[in-house]
Amino acid sequence: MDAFYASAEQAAKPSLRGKPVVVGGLGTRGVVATASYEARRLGVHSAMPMAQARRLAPNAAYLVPRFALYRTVSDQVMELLGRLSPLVEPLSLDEAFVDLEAGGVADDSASARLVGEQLRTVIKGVTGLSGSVGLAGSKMLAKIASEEAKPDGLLLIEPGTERELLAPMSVRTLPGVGPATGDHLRRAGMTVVSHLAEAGEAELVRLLGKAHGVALHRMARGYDDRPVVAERDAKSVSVEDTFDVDLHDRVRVRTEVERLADRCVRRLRTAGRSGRTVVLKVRRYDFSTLTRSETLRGPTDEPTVVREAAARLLEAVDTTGGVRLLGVGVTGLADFTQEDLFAQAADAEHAAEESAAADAATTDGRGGAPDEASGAESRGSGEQPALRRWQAGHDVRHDVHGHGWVQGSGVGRVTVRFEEPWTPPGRVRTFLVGDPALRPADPLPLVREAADYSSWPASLPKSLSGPVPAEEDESSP
DNA sequence: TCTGGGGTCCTGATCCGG
DNA sequence: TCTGCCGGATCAGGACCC
Repeated sequence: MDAFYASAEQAAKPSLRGKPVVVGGLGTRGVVATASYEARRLGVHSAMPMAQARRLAPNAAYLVPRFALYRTVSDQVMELLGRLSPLVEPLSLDEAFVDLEAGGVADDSASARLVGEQLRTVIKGVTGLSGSVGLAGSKMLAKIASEEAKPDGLLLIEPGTERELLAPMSVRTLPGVGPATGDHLRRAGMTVVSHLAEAGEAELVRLLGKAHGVALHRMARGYDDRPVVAERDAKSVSVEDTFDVDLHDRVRVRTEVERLADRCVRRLRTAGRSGRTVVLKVRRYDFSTLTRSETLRGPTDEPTVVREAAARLLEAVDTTGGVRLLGVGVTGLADFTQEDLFAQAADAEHAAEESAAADAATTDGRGGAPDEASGAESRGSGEQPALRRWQAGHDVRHDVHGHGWVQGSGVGRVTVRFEEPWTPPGRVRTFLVGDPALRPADPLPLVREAADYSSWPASLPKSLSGPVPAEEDESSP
């Protein structure tokens, strides 16, 4: 999907279409998750500090991510992909590999291209959003093709043209080459893919180590035989928080670690897993990051056990100077737990304490919300709960004015724009934050009446000569 | 200027047992 | 009994991805 979060927000909010939109954490230490193409033209890009984005694009709309909405759209897209093949490998909410051959829907370039074009049409019809398709004989090349195809395009790499196509591209194009490896290679005089192919495997292994060197040399020559893997079990579960202001109080640090441990266990239990190794992560005031881990005798999903292990690990960490981020994670996952009678006894003992902690965790009024929803929440800033209810970009309903979204809030007031995905840009009104007529609302679907693609792609083999009938899309700008 | 959150994989050091 | 070697487990850190 193209600029996924930002595109979804533009589809949901007609007044933002064609305007720069930036989605990310809005706290003082937030970063950009996704920038719309309009914002990218102003120099805003993913992972950029929000403060820098605001300087570059002061007039852009700044919104908090709404994962519930993105997940709904993602599920729709993944369902469509599942119709093409049993082998679908999601990479994230907005990207996936599909093995078309395994699905029997394409066996040559022409049929693959047809499926790709139809898929783009169907995704647009069902979700209202545009997606790009990369078609090639391997995952690496398909990924490169889809990047080249963005936005709103399709690119097919013909078999036999791979090496020639890759040769002049930057080494950074290859998956696994980030800033550090890119620098490393540049210092060795290698800037484009052909340099890697010419350097030879031995030289790359010498520079980058065995695994990375071998893999990179193969990819530089266009070889990539990694299969599309449909189901992958998670190998770790973790949660972390960056604080608006560094933590100095040791007691507060300890409290936060326990809170994170509880959140981590909740995630673990929701996934029906347990874990054997507990990991504590601490980022200090100077951005230096360290991890400490402890492996238990058997896998656990007991809050007390994880909390106490994390607390023990914290004992060994020097936090003088301040703590910027804390995280707690569990690895060595299993589908079972070892009966730990001691832990159960201890748990019963601490039951009262635990429920008190749970109460404290709900004081922001959203304690029951999914964990990821709290990702962009600001912490330690002393923000009022009443303001947190009205986060920029979130949907609301007003008894008189109907459905809208929060444009901003502050000094006891909240500004709302009343519009829906299928209406023209709406009007703005301001209310007191405590106005009883105004309530949080669920996101609306992005298209009012999705075209009927329920039989797609059953007609595919017979329709090689004609595309799927396209419906008029009301929600397009 | 000032750097999120949730993951995966790899490497090297160290320890331990056979 | 001592020594060397080897492999597996554990731990910490780094790079990368979206």
